[in-house]
Amino acid sequence: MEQLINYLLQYGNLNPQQTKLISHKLTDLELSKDQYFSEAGKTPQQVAFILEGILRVCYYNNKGEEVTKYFIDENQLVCDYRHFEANIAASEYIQAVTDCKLLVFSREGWNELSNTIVGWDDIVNKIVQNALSQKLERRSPLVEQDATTRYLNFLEKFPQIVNRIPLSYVASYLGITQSSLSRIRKNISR
Amino acid sequence: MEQLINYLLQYGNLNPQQTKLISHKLTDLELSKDQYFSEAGKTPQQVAFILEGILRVCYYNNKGEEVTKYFIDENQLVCDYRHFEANIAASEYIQAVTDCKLLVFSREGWNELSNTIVGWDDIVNKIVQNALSQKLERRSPLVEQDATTRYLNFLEKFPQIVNRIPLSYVASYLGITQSSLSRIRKNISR
DNA sequence: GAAATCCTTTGTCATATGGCAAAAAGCCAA
DNA sequence: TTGGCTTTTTGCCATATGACAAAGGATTTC
Repeated sequence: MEQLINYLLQYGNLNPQQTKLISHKLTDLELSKDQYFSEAGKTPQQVAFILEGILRVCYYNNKGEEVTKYFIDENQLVCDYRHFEANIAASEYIQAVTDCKLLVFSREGWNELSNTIVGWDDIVNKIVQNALSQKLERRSPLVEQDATTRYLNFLEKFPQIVNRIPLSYVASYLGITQSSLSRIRKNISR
Repeated sequence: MEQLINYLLQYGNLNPQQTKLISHKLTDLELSKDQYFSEAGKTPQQVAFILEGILRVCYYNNKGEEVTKYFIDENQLVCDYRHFEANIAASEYIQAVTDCKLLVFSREGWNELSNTIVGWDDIVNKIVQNALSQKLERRSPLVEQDATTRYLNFLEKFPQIVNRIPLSYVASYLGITQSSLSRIRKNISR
């Protein structure tokens, strides 16, 4: 709970009354590995904060391959916010990569906060824009780098993740095959 | 002028008085090919709307190669908004790829709109979030596709651009070398 | 603890792309 | 038109990555 409040306070001020209000809208949610937080074809109904665990956003490309678009780890909000806000069906999956402990807002609770807390929307906008910028900054360099560099950068950015998730997820995130990634790891360790 | 107003109206309502106010904050700006709209190391001071022409966002990677991150064409706002808003030096260049006609807001004018027009910030937030999402959707698939597919998709998305800009820009956008792109074009045309 | 399942590594070969350099084509200015 | 500049194409070769298949390892399940 405090983790979440601290996170929000990075983006704007909230007085104790407001933080209390926020915490009343929260419920706990545990996801076990491989469970979906939200699914393509369904309208997202929740916004979550990750207390523990790793999730990933993924989809199926037109060759039917599963592609990991990004990973989201502890102390971040997770939501397909564009589709949540528009109240329309998502096109991607959000899946637990490890067992997860989340705090979730329902759509109603979330809307009430928007209507009650002055400045809430500002905070949310900042968070959304920040998250999008960050994703862009992470994805963009992938295009121009060779596979080894991508993997090394991935290691730098997610040192705590790499040993907790299947190699295939990382490979599809990096845009290479699993066997290539395996060979790359072999070369690096040498 | 009307182009810009129509663009804004997609994101929220504005009454005639408000649109008049907006238009008073605008000045014309012409950029000739290769001129910079904003530069890395300098704090962005303007937000522009593209009436005519194409710009690109680019930077130099750690190998010193110039990388085109994306293209922006007619009827869109252009600004390194993150750095504009934070009022800090940018890390990327925004450059005219063709001669351009722009409408620009100064920082002061832009802020006044924010202080005068109720709902202006909402419109801006939507635009920013939309733009970021779109960029993400364009960049993301690049990672998992082969070079030919990337080029074909690029052609689909920017059919009007490809003949107006140097091949090398497109190549760096697609994350391939110029000679590879040249060969790919040869194969396709056959 | 054995069987089944999943994940990772490895082998072999084909192919796409990069690096470098030169030639060709296109463009502009005097 | 000529000469100089930029852009694009092409050639040659090295190399990284992909495709496919099989073998090892690891982990889960009963």
